[in-house]
Order: sequence, then structure tokens, then C-alpha cells
Amino acid sequence: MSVITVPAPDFDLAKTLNSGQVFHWIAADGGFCGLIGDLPVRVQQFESTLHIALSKGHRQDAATSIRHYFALDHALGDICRSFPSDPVMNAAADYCRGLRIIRQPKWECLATFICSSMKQVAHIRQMSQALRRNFGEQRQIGNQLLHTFPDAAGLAERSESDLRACALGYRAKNLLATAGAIASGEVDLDRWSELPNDELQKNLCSLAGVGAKVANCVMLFAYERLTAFPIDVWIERVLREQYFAGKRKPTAATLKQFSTDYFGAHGGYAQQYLFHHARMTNKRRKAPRKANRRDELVSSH
DNA sequence: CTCCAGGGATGAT
DNA sequence: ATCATCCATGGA
Repeated sequence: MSVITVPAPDFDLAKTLNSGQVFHWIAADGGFCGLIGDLPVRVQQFESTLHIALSKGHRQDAATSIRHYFALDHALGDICRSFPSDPVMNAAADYCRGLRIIRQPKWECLATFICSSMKQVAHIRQMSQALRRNFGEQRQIGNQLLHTFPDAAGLAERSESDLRACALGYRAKNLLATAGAIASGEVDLDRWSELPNDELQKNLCSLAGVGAKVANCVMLFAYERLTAFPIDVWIERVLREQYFAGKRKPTAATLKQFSTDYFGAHGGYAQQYLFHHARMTNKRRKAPRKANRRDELVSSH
């Protein structure tokens, strides 16, 4: 095992990997173990430097892969200055300093977000892990075992019940159908990189289990479309409560229009910051509610 | 126990 | 075009 260092100014590894954009990294020894495509690594951050542990034989272009994957080339200062200045956005931008939108492999990103529907982040992690453990190839970094994400052809030849065994539920059929479309050659995700945003979104939405929200996540996290603005239940709450307070309930079309008009050329970054900030500062998580009188009476027996 | 989660597909107004 | 319902599963 060897270690290389990569300069990473204006970067927060933990916030980036815990922000609900990627689901397979495992926290270990004050760092994270995971795969960048096929490359197993352990990443630790010491201030503005990343220490990357690599297995033998993976030395040459690893630093380039790391910089590309973590999007260390994004001009984060310029991106944040392009945000609108309002109390909600400013609080999110302050909280999320150093959080970057990373560049994920397309199929891996698409497949995990097909699994994401009506699931909490913790559940998506479990499904991703199960798919990798059951159907991926084994890799190792130090004494940490990892598994690659199974390619579309590999998943396509499994049965629906095989995928349901990974706790996918009704999502299994969708993932299987989309894996089949890719395995057959009918769909080529890499070639879709050349398409403009509207056509890319239309094509993604033609896949089983992919609607506007999942399509926008894949565009943002795998196709470098930084204007893509996924609207999930959290973001919808933020928009309704913070930007449409007191108004009649805005329709989905109204929210979509507002988000593209208001948040600007890097709306996807603004969205991710609003999402992560809303989730992390939500009162319902962690802080247990104080027991009221009735609870105390019940529990005193 | 109930409520809800990075939704999508389908069918009825 | 908007709305209702169903789809599985597990954390809080």
C-alpha cells in the first residue's frame, strides 16, 4: 500500500460524502474508504491536503482521477458568489463551505438514484451496499473489503427476486428494466453526454423508474449539468416555506420555474447546499423531543 | 404503534 | 394539466 497527497483547498471531504449525493463511502479511521469507479482508495483530509492510500499497482494517474472525481477543479468561490443573496441561501452556503458536487460514474449514479425513490439516505446506502456485495467484484484497501458497483449487463441477467433480496422492493423491476435497456445497447449513457440539457432529461425520463427528480440528480451528479435542480420533498419544503411563505400552495410547475429563474447558473450547487443544510439542521433528527406529562406517567411504571 | 423517506407510473377528473 | 392511489421497506 502506498500513500499520495493531493492538494485540496476549499474542500470538505466529510460534508461532500455525507451530503446525500453518493452512497457507498465507508467512514473508517478518521477517513473514508470507497471506490472511484474501479479504483479502491482510503481518503483522509488534513486541512487542505488529501492523503490517498492506494493498493499496489495503482499509482500513476491516481491523483488525476482523485481531482476529477472530487471536482477539485470547480471554482467554488465563483460558484458561491453566483448564488442569490438571501438569508436562507446565505445560511446554507455558510454551513456547506467546501461541499463539492462530485463527478460520479453514470451507470452507478443512475442505478442508485433509481433505488432512491421514497427512501431515506440511510436506506439508499444499504441498498447500494447490498447490490455491490451480492453482485459486484471484490476489491481491498488495507484490511477493508470493498465491492465495485455491478455493471448494467451483470445486473440485467439477474432475476427480479435477486434484486428484491437487496431490499429494493418495487424498485427492483425498474432497475432491472433499465439495466436491460443499457445491456442490450439500446441505450448508451456515455453518448448522451453530447446532448443538450432538455434532450438529456427527456432521454433519462424514458428509462424505467426515472422521472424528473431522478433525471435531475443524474444530470447534476454524473453529467456535470450544474444548472440541474432536483426537487425532492426536502427542497420542496424549503421552497414552499422559505420562498413562497403565505402564498397559495405553488404548483410543481411554479416551483420548477422559480428554481431555474432564481438560483442562477449554478442552481444545482445551490440546491445541494439548501438540501444538506435543511436536512442537517432539521429538529426532528437527533434531538429527542422532551417527554410530556403523559409520557412520564406511562414510563414511570 | 404511527409517520415518513432525495418518487414514479397509472388512471380518473 | 392537476390529483389520487399504489407501490416495499425500515429508521425515527
